[in-house]
Amino acid sequence: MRSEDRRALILEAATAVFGEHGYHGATTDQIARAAGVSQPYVVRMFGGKEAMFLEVLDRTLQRIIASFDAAVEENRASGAEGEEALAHCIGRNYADLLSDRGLLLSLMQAFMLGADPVVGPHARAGFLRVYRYLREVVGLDATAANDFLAYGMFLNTIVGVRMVDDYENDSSAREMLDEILPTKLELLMTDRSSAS
Amino acid sequence: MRSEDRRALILEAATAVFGEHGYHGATTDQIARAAGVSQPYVVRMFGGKEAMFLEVLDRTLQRIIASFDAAVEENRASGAEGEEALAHCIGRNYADLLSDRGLLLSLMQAFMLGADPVVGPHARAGFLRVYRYLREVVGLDATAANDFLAYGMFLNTIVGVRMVDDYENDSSAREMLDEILPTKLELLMTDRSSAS
DNA sequence: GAAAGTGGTAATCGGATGATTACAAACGCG
DNA sequence: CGCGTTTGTAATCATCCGATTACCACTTTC
Repeated sequence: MRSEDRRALILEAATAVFGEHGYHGATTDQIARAAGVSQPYVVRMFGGKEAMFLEVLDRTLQRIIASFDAAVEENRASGAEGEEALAHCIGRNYADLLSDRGLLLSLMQAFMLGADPVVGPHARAGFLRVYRYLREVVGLDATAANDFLAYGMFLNTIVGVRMVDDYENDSSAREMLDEILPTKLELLMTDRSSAS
Repeated sequence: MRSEDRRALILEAATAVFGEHGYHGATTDQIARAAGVSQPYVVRMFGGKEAMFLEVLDRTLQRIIASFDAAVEENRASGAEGEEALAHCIGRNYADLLSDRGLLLSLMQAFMLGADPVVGPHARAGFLRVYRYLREVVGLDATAANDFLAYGMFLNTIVGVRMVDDYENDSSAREMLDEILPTKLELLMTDRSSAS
């Protein structure tokens, strides 16, 4: 297989593993196993665990921005008016990203590493990149942008804590999830277990 | 010193260290050093790193609920009416918790460990405990409770990513922080650096 | 004032893990 | 074919870290 394709496979696997276990909790061996290659290979290909995590972060942000771009285009084509409709359209696409195993979780894990001297600045830059997109491209004001981000961080946290695991057995969890994601629940109910 | 007091000291140190580096990123030695004791001592006192983290999680939730209780009392004494005023009062007290080094961050770190077979269920239970408090004690409806939690998760994330580190140099970061925390910024500007 | 309990530490162990080295198999190409 | 380059792996290393053991100092109790 071409190295380029392997790289994409490994990045995808790394996104899932980092999302599940966090940066420190994930091992290069888990990632390698998930990608179907040997552990030394992933280390050599990316130059180290840290560099690999930064690439995962970059790729995640690119995907999010791309998803936002698609939503902007979709909204424009549908002829809707106003920033609010656009924000909701972007929110729906964001929720779709939840089904991309680990994508938003690895991002969230990065956000919690602000104290790291290398990851921290990258994570902040990524966060601000999204914020500026909402402000400048989408045209939201500061309040609306923060509301949007707050909802996004809430979703990420709900996924991170695996609240869906309690959907069946806990009425509060059910109420909360039904309220948050009335139409998107099936995205989270897909098998998120294991891949130990 | 009495073992009971040592325990409290260590839990406080552990909260800060876990908050900064995450569960896997934090080492028992860092915690011991921060508490001024030896590494074997903290391990023996709590029975292991995992058990210690669970105690940190419990203590954090107790503090949050206590802060909410205080806000409810304060709001009742001030004679204000309506759930909205109460929610804002609680929000202010929640923001005050941000100055408790690592308190909300260690909670957030726990929330990102939903995949962990031991920590995950505890984290979910804690999250739902807060949710039920908002619903049953404060009297918010499901939508208002979620809005409140969303804002809280947003604050936690902003602190986790150390957005204040960019306050001076990045106009977007400044705009965002000024919008989110118009009166509470000084809480975050206190020295959150190092304690490597 | 010994014996028993309490509050600690130094030394060390064993496993996990990121990284390195050395090597092998396939492929492109003159 | 022959040879270099690419794509990979097996084996191993070195370090970190959680846990264990063994021990020490002090206090309480009888």
